[in-house]
Amino acid sequence: MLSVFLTTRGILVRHSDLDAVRALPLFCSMSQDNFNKLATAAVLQEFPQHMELITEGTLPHFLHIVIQGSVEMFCTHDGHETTIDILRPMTTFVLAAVIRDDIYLSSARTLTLTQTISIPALSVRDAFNNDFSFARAIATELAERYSGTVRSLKNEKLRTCAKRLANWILHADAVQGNQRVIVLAFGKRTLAASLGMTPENLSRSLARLSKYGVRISGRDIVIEDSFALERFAKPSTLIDG
Amino acid sequence: MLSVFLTTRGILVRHSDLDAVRALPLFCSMSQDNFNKLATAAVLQEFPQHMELITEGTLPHFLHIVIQGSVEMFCTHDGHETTIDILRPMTTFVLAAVIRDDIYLSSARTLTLTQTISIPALSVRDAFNNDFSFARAIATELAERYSGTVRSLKNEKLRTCAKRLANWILHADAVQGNQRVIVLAFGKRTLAASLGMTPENLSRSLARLSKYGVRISGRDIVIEDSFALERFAKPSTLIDG
DNA sequence: CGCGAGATTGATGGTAATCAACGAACGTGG
DNA sequence: CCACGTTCGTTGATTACCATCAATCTCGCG
Repeated sequence: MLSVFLTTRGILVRHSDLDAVRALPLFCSMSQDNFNKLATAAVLQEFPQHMELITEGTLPHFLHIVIQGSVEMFCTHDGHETTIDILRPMTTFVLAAVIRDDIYLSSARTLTLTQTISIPALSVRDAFNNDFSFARAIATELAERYSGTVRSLKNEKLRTCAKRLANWILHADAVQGNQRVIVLAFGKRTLAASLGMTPENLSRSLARLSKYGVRISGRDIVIEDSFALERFAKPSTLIDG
Repeated sequence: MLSVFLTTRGILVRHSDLDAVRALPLFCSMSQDNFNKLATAAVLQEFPQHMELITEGTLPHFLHIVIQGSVEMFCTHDGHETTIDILRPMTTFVLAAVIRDDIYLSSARTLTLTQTISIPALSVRDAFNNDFSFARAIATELAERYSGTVRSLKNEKLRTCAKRLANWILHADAVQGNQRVIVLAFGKRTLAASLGMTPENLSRSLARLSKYGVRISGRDIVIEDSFALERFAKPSTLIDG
């Protein structure tokens, strides 16, 4: 599927995008020479909504960077599906699989119209083996990712649905500037998946949070009493970062 | 607590242990010079059973390697505790925290009498910044760890207690050489924790697995019908590795 | 205006945690 | 070697949490 898009939609990367990629922690410290090698091999791709980009169990041919839109990492097993992460610009994905040169452990699909930059895995591994700064940046990035996954694991194992939701609301509010109004960037269906619950349960959990000053106003979530919500949520830097 | 042991129990590392460490993927490719620097700063420590080695939320001063015994990584939050991983020789731990130079996300305690080698975090980061091969080895190790954590997350979110147990039995049997008899290396209490369930539930889950040819014989778990067990467990290389 | 996807609400069942009690195994000291 | 006590494991009863199924509701869009 990817190769189709490579030939039909793959285009040269815009300079503005390239600058943004260059500024990422993963790429900012490597030599200009080595970055140029990656850049010339990179392609910009645009995907429609709800398109599967990669499939778990297959081998990685590219390192991807989300430039625009959003990408959902998910896994399926025995008739069940679960969301691992939702990625927004500017983040890389499948770096671990590229470095290990081993199969993907999760699939990826677009949630919206999405643009990515894809760098051939061979080029990435080549740079990894020849650019000291890049190797260090990759290690640092993977350490961050590892921490993030451990946090997710703790979030799953130590909190109930309602608490995960409460903490997600607090975190989303902080990211959006403590306006006490959260505007959803995607549907509640997707939010439910990313919080590890069913849409039905998200509805019920939101209803339960009204006891702690959470009101739903159309597409918005309003925090009326952040102290009450925090007392219930019990946010922790050791889980929420 | 650690510093007490450093002064009272910390001793020079034996050459045989050092050779074993040198042979690990993480250390085998670095220069002899840089390895020697780490080795001279390293200390061998012995800890009694059930001793907390590190506490979540504190900063890492050492990279640790389990030489003998076993170490449980666990997390606590809001009155609950969960086990993240159980480490046996020869594995390193808290590498991500050392590289990030940020707080531990989980605590560690010994399950048995345990020996570790501890390398000062400063020395590790120094080598990370000066030894290209070591930087690459760290990236590779972190990629492995990342994958392991994603697998754990999938195991938690996509399987019930009984299925996790069934797959654990199959995996443990494979590790011990397909004898169809698993001898527990630790108590069922700890096994329950590492499978993310209560001891009560482990008992009940084991009982339920008798339908699939799993028998308990004293301290051993016997697989009488591995086909039936596999049909129930549905093992997957995308989760179990 | 009416359709259809997404969201909510209700009813029900399954899974696992919790609480409580009992039984088995082990180590210790007599 | 036995008696005892402590810990660990099992079993039972109950409750909390969440998934599932089904029905209704809402809203955007043709």
